[in-house]
Amino acid sequence: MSTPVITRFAPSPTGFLHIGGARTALFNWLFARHNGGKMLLRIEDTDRARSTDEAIDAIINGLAWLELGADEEPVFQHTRADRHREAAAQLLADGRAYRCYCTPEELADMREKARQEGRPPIYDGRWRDRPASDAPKDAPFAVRVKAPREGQTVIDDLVQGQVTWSNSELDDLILLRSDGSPTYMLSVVVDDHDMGITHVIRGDDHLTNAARQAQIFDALGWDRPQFAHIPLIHGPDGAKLSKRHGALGVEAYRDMGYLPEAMRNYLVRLGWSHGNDEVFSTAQAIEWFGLDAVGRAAARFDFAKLESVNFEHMRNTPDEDLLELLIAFLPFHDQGERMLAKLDDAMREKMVLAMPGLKERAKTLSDLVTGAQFLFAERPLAIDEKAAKMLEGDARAILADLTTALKQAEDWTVQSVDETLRAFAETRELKFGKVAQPVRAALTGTTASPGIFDVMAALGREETVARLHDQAS
RNA sequence: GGGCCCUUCGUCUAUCGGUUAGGACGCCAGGUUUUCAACCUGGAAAGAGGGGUUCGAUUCCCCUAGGGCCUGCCA
Repeated sequence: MSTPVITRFAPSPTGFLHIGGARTALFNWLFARHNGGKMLLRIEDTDRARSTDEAIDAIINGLAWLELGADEEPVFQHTRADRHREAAAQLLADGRAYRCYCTPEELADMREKARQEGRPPIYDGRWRDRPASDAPKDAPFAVRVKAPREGQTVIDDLVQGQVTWSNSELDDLILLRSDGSPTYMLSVVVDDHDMGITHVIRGDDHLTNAARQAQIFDALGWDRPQFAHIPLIHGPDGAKLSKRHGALGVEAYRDMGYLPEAMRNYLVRLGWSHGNDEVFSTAQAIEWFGLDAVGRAAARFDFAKLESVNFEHMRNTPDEDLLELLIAFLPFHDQGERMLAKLDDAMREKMVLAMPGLKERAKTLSDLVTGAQFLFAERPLAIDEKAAKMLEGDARAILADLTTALKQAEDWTVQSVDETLRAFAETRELKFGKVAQPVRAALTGTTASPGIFDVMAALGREETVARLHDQAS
């Protein structure tokens, strides 16, 4: 038995859970599931000033909506500061770290000068080997790691392959700030070690950090985890994801009516593939997922494809289940409250009946809500202008006659209505469409709506006839 | 500026030296139809450019161009 896989998702709570973060979480979750391991959640809130409770809620709620919850309680990084300091103290005691008395101004000057002279703006290690006696009395100091100066640092990344840095390009990172607080670089290493993380799967914006963290792992004498740096998601224009395009919080996608399973499906296909498989279940994703099939190029976010994937998942969902999904979605929709109030058993039954017709015309749950409006509309229907126009003159007469015809129909089924309508159109030498248009408008109060027979079936005989009658008179 | 990463249809991608370079979304054109949708059929559409290596490169190597990330006492 090899060691169990433990992955982690480690966002910093400074904003919402964006789509890129969600995908990182998904990859971690899938990898853990595939290997029978666990995914942990660590909130990287060491920057106390920028971390907010709202952001923490957004992350946890976002993951919950996507059904990518962690397998254990979240770890809050700031609560572990003492442990981080302890690690730094040990490094100091071992001579693997040192006190640096440089002031921020001094460092800024150093960087500026280096830049002007065309050298890489890295710390020159001026306090690295100075004796303690040189230290100014009672001056604040930062603790820096003694990074190797010769040779190179090599990462065997599970996605990026072998990546090498010359150590001359990596400087002595600060572990502890002059106020004694641990930095991100130290905290990550200590936490990943203490949490037993075996695989660090994160965005490739952390690739360079991996080298520096590897040095800290080495200095501490700890085994490095396996690294896997996955490509970032870009906006439709190829530029970094910003608020302008796809960089919405996941709750925005929930509010637009996307199914969690469809989101997972779409997101995992961004940068990962399994042959020509496009639409698949989460169970299949777990079965198939592997880091070896993750690509290295950034992918662009494409709403059209997301919609298509969502459509496929809705279509594959049994009507009763889809209704439950729809009901769960209602609280996030404008019309939700109103619809929820009317949602009794009879209404549920109608909705299930209408679902086959509704779902093949809907790309999102939101479309489903729009399509289902006719079921909830108050009578008399307030019909829109286009529909009203259609009902002028002949249309009104057609409806009146049709209503009479339908009233007389013996056993009223979808099939018998079909026959009645068809016969009706034939008798008047009208194309079916000519008849269907006003009927549809009369039944739904709008021109943009689901198939006519689906509507009739959903409304039931009495109401259908009554609505047609309303509009005809 | 420096380091690192990336580059197949508009987009997501398949291909693990030999294919008419495949699929999906989108798009276009037909068809079916009982409106709209759905559905069916067909079509246009790609290896950034240049050098190598090789009998043979989309595939391996180098250069160029373009894009991205990092370069903080932020995470």
